[in-house]
Amino acid sequence: MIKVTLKDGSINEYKKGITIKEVAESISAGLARVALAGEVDGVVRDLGYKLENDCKLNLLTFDDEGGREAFRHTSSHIMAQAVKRLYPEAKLAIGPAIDTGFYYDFDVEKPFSPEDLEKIENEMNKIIKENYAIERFVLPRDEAIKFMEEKGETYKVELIKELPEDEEISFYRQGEFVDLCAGPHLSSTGKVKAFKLLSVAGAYWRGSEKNKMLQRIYGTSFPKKSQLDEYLARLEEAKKRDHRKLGRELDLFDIFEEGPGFPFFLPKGMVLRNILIDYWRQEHKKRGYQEISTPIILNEDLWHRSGHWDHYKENMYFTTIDDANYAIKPMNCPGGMLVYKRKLHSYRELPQRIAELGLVHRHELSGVLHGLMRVRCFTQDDAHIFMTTDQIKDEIKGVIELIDDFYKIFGFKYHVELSTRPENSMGTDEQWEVATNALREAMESMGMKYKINEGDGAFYGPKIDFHLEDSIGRTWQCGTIQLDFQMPERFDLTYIGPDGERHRPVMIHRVVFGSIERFIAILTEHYAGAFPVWLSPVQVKVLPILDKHHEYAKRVEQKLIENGLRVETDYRNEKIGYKIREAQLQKVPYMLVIGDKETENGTVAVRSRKDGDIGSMLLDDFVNKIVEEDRQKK
RNA sequence: GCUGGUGUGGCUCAGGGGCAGAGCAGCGCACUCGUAAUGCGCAGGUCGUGGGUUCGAUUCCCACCACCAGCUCCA
Repeated sequence: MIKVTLKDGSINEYKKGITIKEVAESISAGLARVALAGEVDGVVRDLGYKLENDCKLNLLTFDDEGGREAFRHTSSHIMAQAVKRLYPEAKLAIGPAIDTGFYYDFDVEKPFSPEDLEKIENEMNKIIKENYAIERFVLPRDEAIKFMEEKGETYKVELIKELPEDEEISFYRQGEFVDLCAGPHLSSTGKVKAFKLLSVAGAYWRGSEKNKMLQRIYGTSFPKKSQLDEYLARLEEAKKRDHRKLGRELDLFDIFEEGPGFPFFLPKGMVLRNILIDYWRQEHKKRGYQEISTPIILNEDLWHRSGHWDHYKENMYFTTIDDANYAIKPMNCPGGMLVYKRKLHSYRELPQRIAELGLVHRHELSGVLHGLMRVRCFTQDDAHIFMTTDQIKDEIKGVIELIDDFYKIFGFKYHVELSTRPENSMGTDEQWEVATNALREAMESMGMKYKINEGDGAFYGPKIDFHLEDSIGRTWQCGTIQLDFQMPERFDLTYIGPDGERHRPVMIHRVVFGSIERFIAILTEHYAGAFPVWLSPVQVKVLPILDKHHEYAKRVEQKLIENGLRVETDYRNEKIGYKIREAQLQKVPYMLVIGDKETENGTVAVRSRKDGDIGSMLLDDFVNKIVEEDRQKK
């Protein structure tokens, strides 16, 4: 007999060799029905896995990551089986579960078309209906290679050959289909109740553009049809929130063919942009930052000195002026260096926090451009902090607090990643270690959770990245804090210490919004275009019912303007329902309907974007209410 | 940059080798109206750009450009 400890801490005894599935059945039929896999002493296993020793067992359902993964992974195998039936010459690459579903990469002569997807879906339904048992088996390395070679699965052969020596090489069989796979999987194909294939895309073998491009099919799957429908509805909702669509509809910004990746901001978008910038300036002033502005074009020589020429040239634009070579800045730091170097600095002046809203240009590949999220020119809300070594930790903490304060205002969730030394970088290992540890210590002293992002630092130093979560659950890097020992060295920055000697300052590069453009895109999707009062380009729309109400409407408008509110009045000769509809579609937070009653009583009939008609109130009361909402950043 | 798809009035989209269509928006006129679309009329397009095939191309072919979905890369 063996002792099995369950999640709730209870210990049951079973005979040796009992399967996970049988344990689930012994607990309840309901649990056995929803169990998809089991976690045995921390390792996720198939339901058919035999328990041979005392262990901790955690039964996994679709609500657990491990359960979901098994479910989606099996879904991808079903898809691969269907593809092999329809296109026997297709070679299998890899087919993992991902957060939102699964994909499988195939090497095929002809790319899949949307009609092909339909055929594949139909075949998958057959496979699910046929309800094959899924069996695991293990082969020794040489047999495994031979097995896959015979099938002509060259990618699988390559994968097996690269597996570590001691790795068990497992396969899963369902009907006529066998795939190399670590598992775990569901016990049969019939368990996948609801799935949909979503898209086809090219994807490089092993993610390297040097390799052949394969055809990837994305799909998603759920135990219940209702869950699938819910997911698809969420995708639709995400489409509605797309900032590119909303940006045009709400006249915030636009991008033209004449300037791919170079966005134009329209009057309403500028209102939003300027509010963000005003707030940014105010908060930075409070925290001891000074602001500068450096040129967009600077002599190429500067970029040789900064290391950008060696490490960032591919992303830069160049130009010539009077036969001399110049570069368009992709970053603000070198300009900041020149400003620091103008004068000798005393240790008493440090830390120096120098901010710059700098417009940078970067040559991004045409295929990655995406509305305001990925552009070729954007405004970084940059700052460079020059400091002594013992000021590092406090300065980093200060920036972390600043970023947290900003994101909280907008109600964003975010997570933090620490990026370490990349391959093509400057400096010594020791410098990198000191810098990386400084960032780590600052975060740990604040009790922050973070993920390590190996090899993803800037070429001049490690960084802390802040990733905001948008409406679709995509994450976008916004804020970043980068610690840099290289630029001060390269530009021979110094300060005079208490000892009268020259010392080398350390530098932080940091942004809060990251890029104003991207931040506006994220805000737009986050609020689905319905910006809170303090950010709305138009806060109040005055809607007179008839032309005889225009005079009072004008007075209302004037009063709101006097109180610093952003207001528009619809004087057109249209029915009130029409005016409301339009204001509502423009997502104006408050509409004021002005008719006989209001004109007589000095009131306004308030309609909120969110709650509809909320009744009449005195004009003064309304003004106070909105001014207060604006002030509180609601 | 790579793979696939798309490109027709400001927007959303239909059409298709032989005079280019609709709805919304715009403009004009009428209606004076209380919480998401009043009615009638008018105007608006070299069918992304450049080549080619053809008696004739917006339609078929080629190249380029832009956009979309991914890949790779990133604020």
